[in-house]
Amino acid sequence: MVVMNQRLKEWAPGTEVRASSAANASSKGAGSPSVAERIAAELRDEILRGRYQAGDRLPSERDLAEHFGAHRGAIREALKKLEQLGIAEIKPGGVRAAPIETASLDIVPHLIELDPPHNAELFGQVLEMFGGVLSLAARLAAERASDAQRKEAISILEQLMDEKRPLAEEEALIQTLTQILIEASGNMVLGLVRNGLHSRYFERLTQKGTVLRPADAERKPILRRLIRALAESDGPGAADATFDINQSVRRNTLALWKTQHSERSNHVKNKDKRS
Amino acid sequence: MVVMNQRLKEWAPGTEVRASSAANASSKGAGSPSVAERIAAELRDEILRGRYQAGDRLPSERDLAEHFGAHRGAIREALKKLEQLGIAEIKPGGVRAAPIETASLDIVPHLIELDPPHNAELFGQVLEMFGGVLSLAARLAAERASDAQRKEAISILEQLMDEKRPLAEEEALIQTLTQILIEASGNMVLGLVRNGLHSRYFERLTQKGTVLRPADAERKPILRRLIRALAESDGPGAADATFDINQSVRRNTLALWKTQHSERSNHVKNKDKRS
DNA sequence: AGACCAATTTGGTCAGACCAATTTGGTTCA
DNA sequence: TGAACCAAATTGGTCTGACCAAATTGGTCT
Repeated sequence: MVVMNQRLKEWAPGTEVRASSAANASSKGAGSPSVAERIAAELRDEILRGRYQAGDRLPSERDLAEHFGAHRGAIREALKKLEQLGIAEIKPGGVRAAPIETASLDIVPHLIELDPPHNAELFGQVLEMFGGVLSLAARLAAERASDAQRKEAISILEQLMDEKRPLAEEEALIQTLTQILIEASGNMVLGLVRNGLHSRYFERLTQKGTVLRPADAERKPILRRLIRALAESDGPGAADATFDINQSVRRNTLALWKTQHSERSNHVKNKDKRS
Repeated sequence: MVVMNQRLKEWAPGTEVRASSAANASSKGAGSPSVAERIAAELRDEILRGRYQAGDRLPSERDLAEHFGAHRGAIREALKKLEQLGIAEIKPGGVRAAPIETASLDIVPHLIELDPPHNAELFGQVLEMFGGVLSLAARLAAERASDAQRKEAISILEQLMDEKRPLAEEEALIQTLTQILIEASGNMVLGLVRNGLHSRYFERLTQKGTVLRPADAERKPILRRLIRALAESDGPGAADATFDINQSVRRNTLALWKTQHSERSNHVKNKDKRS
């Protein structure tokens, strides 16, 4: 039947693979994204944008190939990527969109970059989760860290108490600190989760001025709490302190983020998405 | 040069794709795993087993194709999967193994199934992380849950205080509870992380008798703490209570797990599994 | 209606080939 | 001796075209 062609015609968000697109190249640093990657990015955004509800059938690989002007093999790789992202279920009989609930953590940055109105909230959720991870790391680290690790962590914390420092440098210090805490926690899974949250996209986002730092006012006392907890192997104390720190960081960062993104949200100059 | 062939010859863990293997089919429920999936599983295990250290070059796609007796396309899909898992970096010039630190959370179950001696510890780490996630969820839920959610969560907790109940049913209750807490937390990322930790592999593992439950002795008082915290919107209290619960669960589960896996670690039979 | 069967569609895989970027190894030059 | 350099071999990325098995679909028979 031609019902599928019908659908194809009514489809057409971007015919023939374009070289535009702002963010893709999944995990690779630079280099021009391959055809498959661009197609994957486009389809991913389509799904995340809600074009295909959970359970909906995507066009067949052959139709997609024709639509994008690419070989089925490339389409196949793209779909494979979507499947890994957990937003598409591909099996004999057809490819279907999957519910967001079953998706991978990796979709979050894409989601954020997609829908400015919801940006702030989702970003805040990531920071919240991040805080939870760090809090747990701090708790475990306080209980299990070696003397050397404890010493190093405290040293960094003391450096951080100095407010006059280049942001980039501060960012690096925090980075190191979290790494030490996670290492000291002796929990590899913790590190993996942290990696999942701290994707390359977020590096780009945060290092663009939106540094993760607590408000200057509450800075010293709150950091001192962590230092004490670490020094005294006070797990719950370290967890509490870290949680509070991250709460402060989150509020601070979110405020910054919002001001940064409220300016340029006047005209959404996308092709035409009046969904 | 033939140096590559040399390496290929010295390689040979399993020539020609076999149909054995105990655990694969990544995210799909059942169905015979495809060729690409089997190859991916084999290569994945090779990497996780340490055959290829971080930075090491894997054989070229062509060599792999010849080795596995499969088409390069299939190899390609397999490698793509490894890349998504974060254990291989594939780029023009060659495929290389990636450090475990940059891997995805999805490798954890595979790692556990791979190396019995280290099973317990890693499994414990997962439970620990899981506890952290739930603790955060409980905290946020206590602060943000709607009346209905609060009520439902408490209801389930009260049911859980009854010790005489089929394990499967109890498992289901816990499942529901965590879902409610996460929903009530209003943090989608939290749910995604939880999904990442609670893979299908773990379902299989836990539902085989290794149920996640606290020791009977500490059961009631600890659960009561959570109920109170939830009722009073006491975030930190809920976090603490949940953390303690999970600590108990972890100890309990880990003990069970160890006894279960110490028995059958005499002969590791691959081919036939008489469940 | 409902069970049932056959044609079509769809994903899975294979075969063979070309291109561009990277590696690699030898060569030239300082 | 070593650093810069260039060309050939290697490798991933993609394409054309095709076949198979499983799933879907649609019509038929009861």
